Amino acid sequence: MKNSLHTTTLADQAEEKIIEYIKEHHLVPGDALPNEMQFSEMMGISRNVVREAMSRLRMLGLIQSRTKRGIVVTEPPLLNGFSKVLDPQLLSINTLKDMMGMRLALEIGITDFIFANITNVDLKELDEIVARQKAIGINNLSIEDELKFHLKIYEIAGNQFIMKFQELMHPVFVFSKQNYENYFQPINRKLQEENKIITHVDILEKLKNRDAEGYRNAMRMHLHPYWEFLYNYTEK
Amino acid sequence: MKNSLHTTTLADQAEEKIIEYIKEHHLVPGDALPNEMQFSEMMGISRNVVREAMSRLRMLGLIQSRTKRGIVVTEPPLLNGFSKVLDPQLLSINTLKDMMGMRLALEIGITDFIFANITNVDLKELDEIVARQKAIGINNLSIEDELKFHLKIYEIAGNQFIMKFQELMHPVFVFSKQNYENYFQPINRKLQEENKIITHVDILEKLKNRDAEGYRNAMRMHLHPYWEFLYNYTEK
DNA sequence: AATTCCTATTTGTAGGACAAATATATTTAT
DNA sequence: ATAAATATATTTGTCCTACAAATAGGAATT
Repeated sequence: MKNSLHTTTLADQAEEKIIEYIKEHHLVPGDALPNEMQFSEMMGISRNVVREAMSRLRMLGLIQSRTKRGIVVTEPPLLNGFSKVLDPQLLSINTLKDMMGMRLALEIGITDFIFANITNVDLKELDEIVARQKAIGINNLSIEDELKFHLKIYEIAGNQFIMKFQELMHPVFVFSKQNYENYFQPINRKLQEENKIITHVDILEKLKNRDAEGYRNAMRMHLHPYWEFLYNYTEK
Repeated sequence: MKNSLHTTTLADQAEEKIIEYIKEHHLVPGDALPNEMQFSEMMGISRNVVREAMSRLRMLGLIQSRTKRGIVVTEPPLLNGFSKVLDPQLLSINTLKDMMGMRLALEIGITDFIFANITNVDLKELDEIVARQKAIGINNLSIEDELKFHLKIYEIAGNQFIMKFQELMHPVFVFSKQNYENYFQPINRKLQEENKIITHVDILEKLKNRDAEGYRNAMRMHLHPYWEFLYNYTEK
């Protein structure tokens, strides 16, 4: 039994083989795969091992299996694995920073989509969201208020994947915000002293004026504390 | 045995339980997990099923197991699952569009990072990349030339996650470009007639001038065909 | 105190068994 | 002849036992 970090188990090989099989046979969602025993015999390994591999692919959403029918390929949700792995507790500070960078890039990057898609109904909804939100401290809303506004923004962008992605990353941001509160507080205080705080109200104004460039700048400023964190925070 | 699409198998439950265990016990990378038999007894299920669950988590990179030592939590690479699932053959047209949107958003969204990080050495490298590339048809380079330029851009942005993400998405773009060539060609021809084609040379110019706004516009225009595809392509 | 050896534990793999589901074939009823 | 009910065979999901290989930790030796 090989077991070191650099050797692959039979399950790893089986997994690879099955994926390979799908690609080589140009299988598409709906197509059937050989059943467990057939793979077991094809590879000369026990059914248990094949099942481990299948179990992985099932988890990823690449396949579905049903008694008697066997195993069929399905269109996988792209983020099944990602969603299980995003525990902030397990992530290094560098990974957290990367996640933040991703969020900043996306939030600025979807600007063009937003302005291409936004309707008056959307603006009205945003109006209501902003009207209902309540301030908690400096440049800080409740997690829920913050989420509601930004989720609506993402919704307007109209990209399911980005939407899902953000949803999954959200707990990471909540964690960071709380875990590094001491770092964010003075930044926000300074912003306030310099009168540079940009709130959802300001951002919404840019949307109403259909001012994409202004929106980007406003959003950049709104997220400035994260930018600061990303570039300047170091541990201890 | 429950087996319909809406029921969970024991392996699903075991997987959930183990993840739950990690969270509830606040385990961090390096910490040990109960071994297979213990989970088996804890849950009143067979070791086989526990192994299926562990196999999944091992694939995601959440855990590592070694003989005798047992199972330890590890910091997971975030995109292990994503990488196995990104087979363009399996993705619907809408998912492909979402991926393209993601790419557009990211490529525009990292602008601020790029201008915060870029050095003269980077510019020199980009110069060389651009100098070596060769045109193939209208607004078209070889896959490799195209990749080299954009990868370097991502590298400058300095975000490992985004970098990895783009690397994984690249084959999807290659696929789309080839698969929908007929759609892209007339768009590029029209752009050429209107003299609106923006090449890597133009983009590089903006970088050299430290013109972020100009860069964003240039990149937007450079990627315009994808934008077109995203908003206007329909099947048949 | 350092080294070697031994032992017990744990994962990785194999193979057999059976229940539950269900596609397909067969029989029965209308 | 068609529809409904039944039987059959197949396949996944689960459980069990067994053993090899690795190895952590203790025991024995130098």
